[in-house]
Amino acid sequence: MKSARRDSRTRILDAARRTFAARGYTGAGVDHIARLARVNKAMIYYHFASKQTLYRTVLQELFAALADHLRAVLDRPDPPAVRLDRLIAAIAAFVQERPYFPRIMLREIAEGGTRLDQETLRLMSALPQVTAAIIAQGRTDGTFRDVHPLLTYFSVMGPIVMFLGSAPIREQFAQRLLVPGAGVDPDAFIGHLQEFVQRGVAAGAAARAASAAAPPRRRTTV
Amino acid sequence: MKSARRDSRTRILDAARRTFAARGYTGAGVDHIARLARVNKAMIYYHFASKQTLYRTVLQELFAALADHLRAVLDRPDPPAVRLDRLIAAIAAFVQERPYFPRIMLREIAEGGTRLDQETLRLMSALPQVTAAIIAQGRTDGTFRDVHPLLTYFSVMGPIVMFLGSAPIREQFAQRLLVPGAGVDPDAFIGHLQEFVQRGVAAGAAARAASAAAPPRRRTTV
DNA sequence: GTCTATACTTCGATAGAC
DNA sequence: GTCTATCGAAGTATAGAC
Repeated sequence: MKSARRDSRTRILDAARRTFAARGYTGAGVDHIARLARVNKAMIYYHFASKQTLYRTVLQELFAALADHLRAVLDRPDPPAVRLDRLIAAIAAFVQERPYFPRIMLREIAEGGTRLDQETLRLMSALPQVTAAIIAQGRTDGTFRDVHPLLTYFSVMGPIVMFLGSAPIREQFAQRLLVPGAGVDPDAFIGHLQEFVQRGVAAGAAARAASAAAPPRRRTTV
Repeated sequence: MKSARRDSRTRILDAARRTFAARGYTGAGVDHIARLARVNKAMIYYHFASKQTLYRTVLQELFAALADHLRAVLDRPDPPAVRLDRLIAAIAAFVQERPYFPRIMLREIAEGGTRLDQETLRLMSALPQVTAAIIAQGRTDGTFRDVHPLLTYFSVMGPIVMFLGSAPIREQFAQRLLVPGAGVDPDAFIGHLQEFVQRGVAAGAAARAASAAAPPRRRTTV
């Protein structure tokens, strides 16, 4: 049985998550991770076959935990609008316990999935799938309008990951450019997004702001 | 005067944009950029003082062009809802001519702005500023409800950058996991987002889907 | 402006003692 | 399980010929 104290493997994984989030895969040196974990560099290779294996372990644990967390939203017998609120709250809660998560996700998307193995890819797919299930339910019972499930997923996940992952750069703006934005309360953002998304998907006569002078909807290129 | 043919400096910048987008700052080797640009590695150091200078040049040119592009939206005397549609269309048009842009932006946000100089930071701030100006106009004339300008900015920019930047990883999902999503038309997404955002900001009685059984709005943690 | 050759550093990874 | 020492590859950058 493992010791009660956090063992070296746990500390390595913890340091790896933070370092990969802050510096990216190539930017994160094994030496740096070792120092942060307070272990010798060789210990990393004792526990993990390679840097790539370490990275994949980090990603799989992360996306497996998130998938579990989100599927719980579907366990309750709630109406779709409530589920949508809970989905957003669940993602936000997950991220607030793991501030490194959105930055890793942003990087993986930018990377194009070139470093992802099949299993990680599969775990990641739970996010759009859970979202799509909620959308489908809402369209069936008539509370949601005819929104595209995948496009709606990006309209929900995009703001969450971008806003919560941008905390460090917003800090830079605040410090070096005298622009506000660093002090915005994450909870205020979640409330905003819930309201924003509910209005975005709700069925009912558009009540579109520009209804009269509706502009050409595509590519006006200004 | 420079030759009519694209000179080496232009080819280097072009190769650098693509390589930084695909591999990130640390992952992008100067050798690789040189090969892609069909120039000798030393040529890069003839035109640019260092890899970092090259990177900053790429970012500044990019965000300066985008800032110009977006400020044009404010030049026309349009009502706020129209401007909002045009803003989304303008960003989308900009990105479709520069597919590398969203990936670079995702990476910089994840990076936390540690590599950004003051000038680049200033250029980047045009995005939330233009958005905020449109929101302010809509709140003044009563067509928009009481939305937070910065939070709304993230609700607009987040989906755009995430969706358009995720084209490569969606391709991975399609190929290796038999999940659809690669074939989604970018124009369909833009139309979706315009409608979604208009509904999100429009003034008027919420018409919220879950109006009756409105759930606790914060952190239900499932 | 362009190229070859190379100096210098950093980084991932391993051997082998304890 | 943990540490020291080190190898070999890759990466940034520069000197100097043409």
